[in-house]
Amino acid sequence: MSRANLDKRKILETAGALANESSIKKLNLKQLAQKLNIQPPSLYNHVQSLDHLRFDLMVYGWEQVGERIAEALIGISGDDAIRRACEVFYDYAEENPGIFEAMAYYNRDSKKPDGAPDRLTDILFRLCRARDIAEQDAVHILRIFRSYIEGFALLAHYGAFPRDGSARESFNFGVDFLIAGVHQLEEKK
Amino acid sequence: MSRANLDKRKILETAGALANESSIKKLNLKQLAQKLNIQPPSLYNHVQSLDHLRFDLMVYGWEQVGERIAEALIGISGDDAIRRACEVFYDYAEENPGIFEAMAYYNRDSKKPDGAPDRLTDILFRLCRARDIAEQDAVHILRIFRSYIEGFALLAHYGAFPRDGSARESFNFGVDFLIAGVHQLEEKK
DNA sequence: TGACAAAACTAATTTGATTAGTTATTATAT
DNA sequence: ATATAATAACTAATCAAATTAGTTTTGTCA
Repeated sequence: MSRANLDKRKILETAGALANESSIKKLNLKQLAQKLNIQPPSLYNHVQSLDHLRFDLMVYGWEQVGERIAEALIGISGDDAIRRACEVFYDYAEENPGIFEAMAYYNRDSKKPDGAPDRLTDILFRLCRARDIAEQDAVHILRIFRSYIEGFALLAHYGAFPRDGSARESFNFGVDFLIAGVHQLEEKK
Repeated sequence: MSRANLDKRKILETAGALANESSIKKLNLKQLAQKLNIQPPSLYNHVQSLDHLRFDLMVYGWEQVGERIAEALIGISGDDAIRRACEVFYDYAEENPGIFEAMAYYNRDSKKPDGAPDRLTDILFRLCRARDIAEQDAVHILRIFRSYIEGFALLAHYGAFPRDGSARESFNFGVDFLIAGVHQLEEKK
């Protein structure tokens, strides 16, 4: 029999890889078990259900993105920080299409484990506070940024834009758009 | 036996209603057949597969939205037209969460039937052309608007924002943001 | 009215998730 | 070291749902 020495991490990594190779909806336990060299039912020692696994993958994705952004922002501030954060998110979505799908599809109202609240949100919030923006406006801005970024990544993922690099240009263009809006709010004060 | 007098339309309407009641991923042939008073296998006289049905529902949704927007824009122009178009889309997504999910999840690169290209895109494009915006910039703007609108609707759908009406405020706020950006582009010329 | 196509049916197959029940492995505590 | 408990694997069985096969009914139209 010989144990496979699995932990949640390894399972999520493997499931994530599988999801990235095909898609979140094609992710299945048979394949996953195969990749891990165990039988499908054995997965239930680690995972509640397939659906729950997809959910876990969503949480995992947000954690990863949060880490990457936090790391990328060291030593950067102001507009550059916003640009960089957006860029890192976009890169992550592009590199991990399956995980990104999970992030886009699964309810985020259902709370994530306490350790990892929405780090991305948190970071963007701080960037707003570092400026002179009313709390109320910051909430709006945050929602707008998140919507734009995730929406763009989703459309790009599903091939709504040509894959000739012009999409990336549009994306940055839009980020600057929004940043300009942020500046306008500052001036208003 | 007695025929049920079904057509694609009726099936899509019923499937759409079911999807709206639960979600696109919970949509299933058993329930659908039940609602239509036929046996599940009989559905295959009208539909290629469950997955294809979801895809059809996506196309159906875009058609509906296109119609509604076209209708809503009669006699309106300029910024108001943009605002109205965005509003109508948002309303549709809110009223038809299941169909909207299909619209958000399914590949749009796979072409839609010739009769109904992306009408929404088409309309927004014309709104740009009515202004003095370079073709190239219009492409960017379009992508940005689409990303924002769909992204926002998606996040709202999954409960990322509180349901107290403030989300709607944020949405409109963002639309004005983007419209301001459009104006900036005009001035640049 | 008779034949053909469409649309329904029932029965069977397939696939994949999940559950039940069992056994081997590892860790822990005497 | 060894007994015991917990964990993680296994096989076999169940269940649900989509799909396929093969048949019958119904409506249309020559």
